[in-house]
Amino acid sequence: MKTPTITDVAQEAGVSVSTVSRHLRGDRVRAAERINSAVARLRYRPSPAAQSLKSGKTGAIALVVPDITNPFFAAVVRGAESITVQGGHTIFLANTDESDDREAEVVEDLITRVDGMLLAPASENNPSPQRLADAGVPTVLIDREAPSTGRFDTVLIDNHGGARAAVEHLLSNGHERIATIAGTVDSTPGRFRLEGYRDALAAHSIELPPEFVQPGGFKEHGGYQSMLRLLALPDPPTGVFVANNTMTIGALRAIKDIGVRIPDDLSVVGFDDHPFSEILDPPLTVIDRPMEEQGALAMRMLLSRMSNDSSRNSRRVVLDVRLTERASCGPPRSVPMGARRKAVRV
Amino acid sequence: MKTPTITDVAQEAGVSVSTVSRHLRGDRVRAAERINSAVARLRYRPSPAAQSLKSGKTGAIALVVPDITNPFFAAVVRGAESITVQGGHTIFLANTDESDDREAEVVEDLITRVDGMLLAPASENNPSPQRLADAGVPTVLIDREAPSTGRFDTVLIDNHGGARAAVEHLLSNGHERIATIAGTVDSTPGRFRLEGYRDALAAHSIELPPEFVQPGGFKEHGGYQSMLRLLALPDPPTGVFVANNTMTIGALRAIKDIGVRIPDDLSVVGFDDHPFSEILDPPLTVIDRPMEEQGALAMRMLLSRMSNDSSRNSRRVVLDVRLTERASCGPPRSVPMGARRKAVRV
DNA sequence: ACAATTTCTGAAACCGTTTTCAGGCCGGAT
DNA sequence: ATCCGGCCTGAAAACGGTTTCAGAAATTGT
Repeated sequence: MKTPTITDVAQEAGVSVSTVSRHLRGDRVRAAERINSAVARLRYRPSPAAQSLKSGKTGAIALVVPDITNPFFAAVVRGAESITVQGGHTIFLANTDESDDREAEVVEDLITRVDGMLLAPASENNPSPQRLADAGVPTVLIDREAPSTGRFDTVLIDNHGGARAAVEHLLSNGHERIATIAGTVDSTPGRFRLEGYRDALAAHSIELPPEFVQPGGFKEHGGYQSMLRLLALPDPPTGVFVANNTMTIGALRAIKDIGVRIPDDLSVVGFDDHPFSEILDPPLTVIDRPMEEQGALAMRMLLSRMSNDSSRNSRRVVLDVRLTERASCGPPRSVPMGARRKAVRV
Repeated sequence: MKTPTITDVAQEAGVSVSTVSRHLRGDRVRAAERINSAVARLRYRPSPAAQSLKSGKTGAIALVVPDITNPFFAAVVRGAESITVQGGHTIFLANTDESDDREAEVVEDLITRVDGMLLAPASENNPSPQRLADAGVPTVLIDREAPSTGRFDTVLIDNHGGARAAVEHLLSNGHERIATIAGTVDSTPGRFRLEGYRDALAAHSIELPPEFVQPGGFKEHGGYQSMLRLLALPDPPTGVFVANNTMTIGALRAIKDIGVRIPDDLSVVGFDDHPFSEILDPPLTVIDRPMEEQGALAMRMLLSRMSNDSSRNSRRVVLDVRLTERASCGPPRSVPMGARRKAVRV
């Protein structure tokens, strides 16, 4: 019942441990056959602990995400995992619940256990990337940037362009009163999506009251509250750009609760697609991005960083997003706000 | 830049390595203060590799799921992770893509790297649990049973009862022509949900043609195809129980594509809730279960199994599910099938 | 057949911890 | 003062591999 060691194999095959070790690592060895059969008979598997003690390599990669429950990060995990399969690395997964403190703990713990790390930092002013750099752990950042930007490999998406495309789409439908439900501003996606929104509006010289950007905190509840506030405005928006998937759920729930109709009363564009988007009524127009690809690419970059000269310049790649148009946007209602509110069915 | 070892700390503190080791593990030691400050100054962290080589424990737990992209498993991961935080274990996550072969590989690899495993087997006739038992790795099975049932700790939900409740609900709305889109029958949920469906019908002495159970394979595409086939039947069902969340998405897409109305033309009950269920039109009635709790409980059971006498009897716990009623079920249309099809709006 | 290579081998050192073991030092009892 | 037991301590031996080293065996060339 005890796990067999290399010594057992050596004995069984009648050679020294060194020979067994060499054979296992690929050297030519005379007793190859005998060793193979001994390995099979004993079901021997080298101890990763011993191997990594000697080699300094752990054979593991950490993947740290803020919320595994968010379909985006689930997809990232899947993408990253799909690459790892061939590479012979195993993945440590950790969840930080969007907390900087928790992330620090987790990173501190993982730092000694892995050869490299894929990290989606909870916020932008977050010390973990620096800590990883100090510890000499190859790292690639996913979807979020680090304070000392440019020093890390990073795989982002075009948040700014996506947000901009979303509001351009609303604009092209004739909307001018366009609001946004924004994410947390100390995260990369939150910051750039908000900027994209602002720049698109500025490009068309549209000025809007400050209540038109509502902080939704990237959470469903925040999306719900924000949408409620938006719809309660004396002169509410005719179009809304919601900056992520979970807030969109909340926002749609609010819309449904109040009885506003999409797109008749209000046009909506979300960020990040989801299988459900298509079966909503009406189907939701969203900014879509290659999620699994983002995870896979990050993993590839990490693997390359780990094997090649690790001092080469850091790469920052930005993946394209695209608008997938469905049916949640239409022309704005011409009726003024107050009237519209009353016209609404319950 | 090199990682400090216990020897460095010992030197820095002017004591022997043994003393440092003892202090770190909690023994009373005279030089406690000096050691602490040396540890802090050097930022020393013990090498997990060395520790596990010596102790035989790895401090890691594997969590193997068929599809991390499925919100249910994402929730399980989250639940399991939340427990682990205090326990000082780290989680290895692996995805098997519902493949027995991939699962075997993954398990084989992880077996040497972990102290225990949480496993949701891809199918019921799958050797991994047995392999884990042979290797003496404490294991708890999640959501799926193993061939040699009774020998493993398992945390299931009441699949049978849930399915039964779903069709009872349909029955109580007056439906008799109730179909199901079933999952893979060689998985525990697939098997029991199908049985629950059958038993509910049998209890009411209702006999239905075999086409009323459609194999959906638990995948979205399967759900789509199955629903298409159901609706193309000369005498189609008036109510459908869809056996999981992803198939439900496909099924609803098919319904939408064809232009059938819910619940007027067809009543639907899904299995597993989702934030989106509430904002569908109409909101979806589903069988709901405590997903995170299932993961958390499994982790607690594993931890206890790992610390307590590991030879105690195995536990098999079944969590309750409940029907959360929304608006996707109503009375059946009295109009016969052919007529109904034509009446449908496009 | 012999020397010069080349290929293969086992012993031993090492990776960073924990743990056993045999003392060393201390206070208290004699 | 001397001896005893109780704490603490450092040296050394593991844990299971890989790698260096030196030498043995096999191969080559003459």
